[in-house]
Amino acid sequence: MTTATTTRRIGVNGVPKAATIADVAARAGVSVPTVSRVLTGAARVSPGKRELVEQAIAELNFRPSAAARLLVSRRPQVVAVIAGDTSRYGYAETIRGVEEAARAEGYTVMITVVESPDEEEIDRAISATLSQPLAGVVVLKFDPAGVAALAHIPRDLPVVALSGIRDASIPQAVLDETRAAEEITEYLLGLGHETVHHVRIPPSRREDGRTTGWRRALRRHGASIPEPSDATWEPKSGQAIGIALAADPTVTAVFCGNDEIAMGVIRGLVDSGKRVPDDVSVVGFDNHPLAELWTPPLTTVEQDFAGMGGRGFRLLLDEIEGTLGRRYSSERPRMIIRSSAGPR
Amino acid sequence: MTTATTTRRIGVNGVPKAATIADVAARAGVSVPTVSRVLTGAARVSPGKRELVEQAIAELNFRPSAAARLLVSRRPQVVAVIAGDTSRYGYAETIRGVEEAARAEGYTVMITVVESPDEEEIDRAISATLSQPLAGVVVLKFDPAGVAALAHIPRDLPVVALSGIRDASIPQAVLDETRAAEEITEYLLGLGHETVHHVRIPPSRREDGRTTGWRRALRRHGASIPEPSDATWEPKSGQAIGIALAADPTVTAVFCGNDEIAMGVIRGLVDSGKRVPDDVSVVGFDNHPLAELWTPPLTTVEQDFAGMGGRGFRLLLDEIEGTLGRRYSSERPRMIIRSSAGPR
DNA sequence: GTGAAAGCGCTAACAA
DNA sequence: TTGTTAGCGCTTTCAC
Repeated sequence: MTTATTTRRIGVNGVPKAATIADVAARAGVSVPTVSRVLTGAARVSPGKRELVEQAIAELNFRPSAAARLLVSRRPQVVAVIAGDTSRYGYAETIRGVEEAARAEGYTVMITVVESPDEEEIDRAISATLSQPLAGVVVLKFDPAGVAALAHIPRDLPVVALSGIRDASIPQAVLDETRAAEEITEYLLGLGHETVHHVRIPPSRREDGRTTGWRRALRRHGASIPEPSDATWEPKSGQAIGIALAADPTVTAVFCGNDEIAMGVIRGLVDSGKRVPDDVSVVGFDNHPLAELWTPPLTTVEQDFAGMGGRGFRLLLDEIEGTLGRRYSSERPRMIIRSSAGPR
Repeated sequence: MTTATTTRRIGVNGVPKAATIADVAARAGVSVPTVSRVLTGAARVSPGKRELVEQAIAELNFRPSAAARLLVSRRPQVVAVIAGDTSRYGYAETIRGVEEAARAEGYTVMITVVESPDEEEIDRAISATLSQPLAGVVVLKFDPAGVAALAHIPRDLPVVALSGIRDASIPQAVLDETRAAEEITEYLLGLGHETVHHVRIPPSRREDGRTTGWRRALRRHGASIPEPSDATWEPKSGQAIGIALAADPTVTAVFCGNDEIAMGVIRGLVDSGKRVPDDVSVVGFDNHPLAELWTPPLTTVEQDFAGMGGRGFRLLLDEIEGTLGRRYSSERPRMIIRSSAGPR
């Protein structure tokens, strides 16, 4: 009879070795499969033995080996999210939405950031992730890196893309930015502005939906189409653009690629002596949490990034489980009128 | 002799079954370990066989089973990050720092959010993560949920905590907020303000370092210690507090728990007809990316969250690899003087 | 209800 | 350099 001490198994180099299911079985005086049964609840075990097993588990501080389980049951409960960034508002919220939906279904989320669309860089970043046991992958294709990453996912792994514009044939959750950009541009035109200038954020491909929608609205209304300015992701880059825009008297309305850039643009405009919206109207995109607190409060387009993340995960889950489901989910962002835009 | 067609193995229910190392070996006409050798590069293989193996791998579209590898080589390359939130500035940046450092070392990051300090909630959130093969865990203990989560990590798993104040005996990377809060409060006092009011963000425990530092500075200077106001994480909650503060004529300087709250407070103050900094000085904490673009540009304390994340990961890596290293890393945030605070 | 035996897909040890 | 033999720690038949 073994004594009831909680001696740990000692590994080769003195490192305590984790208890295995066999140790538990031995201590409880039952067979290995019986321990497995109480662990998984797959089959019934008599109350007496169950009790013994549970006690042994507690005494040995036993935790089943995830790797062994995975090998035999082959149902990874992890999805990888591949993104070009994690901390910017849109990305962070999207990831939050994926994580929340995943957690609700018992899945865990793995994050991989691909910083550049460079092939080698992508390979390095992604291979570490793809060598994990994965149930599926969510790709945020808001930028070139994300788009490029998509091509590197093995075709036998369930995948879903999240973006602002529909394109490929893979399952996708989108936030229809094109329509929304069209709407807000038309709103500005309706206010009496002859045309609307545009400051774009780094596009994911040749042209983003935000820019396309803006262009489309101007064209439909027969307005002239000014050359867009290019901002980086840094809000500060908007400031320099605002200063430049202030020097151009034809600028009376500006549609910015996102709220943070709009804030920078307003700062630059105001620094140059312009009043917003009296002299120049400025609108943003995304409805950043600080948009309503800005001076003046920003007219913008609300984007439910977290919602898109959740829809994306659910699409992925359908693929993983082989459920017949929709392979596409789109939502139309809605305009929020505050006071950074006014009549000409 | 087998034909060179790329027939897929068919599983029980018609689902294509992934190729195994044995399939590759058979197709290449070599033994299983030889395939393993070219896969891992652990031992030399003759160019001829290597070529055959590589060809077979390509033809079969073979990817090694992560689960099997994990089981036998027992070196998980994944660290879990447990956080109370993922999208707020400080959290998002910290996670970004962990991810970046991890990626550089070939590790992948898993995210788990614990929304409340409720025991059951934590258990559910965490157990999915802990049942994965993990090399270690990084806990962000910026809030009660994070603090509570720490208690649920098995003691045999390497852990590191990230926070704004030193406490426990586990390895920890911190941003010394107490000292920084003291410094910025003193700065305000030095400007001639009789005392400094304080708006705090939800604390991780009884009292945060930011509040402690503020209190300490006031005490040392013999200033009266006003009752702090409590904000939520929402910037907008600062607005209501700003309005309340505007009604109190003794308020001439306000130290806010973070920049987003400071922005809300300023908005509320301005809405109530106060000028910042002429009537009331307001300072924040964190140096949020929008702080310098705010009206007026915010005086604040720069916190290198990403840096802390990186330091934390490296501490964890030392534990994982059993390297003798420091178990504690602290950094002093530095004050950034802009124009939201001025003389009394 | 329970145990014996088989096997998941890979790497590590050992011979040859 | 290469193949044979053993496992890794679990779950899953299949008898009893």
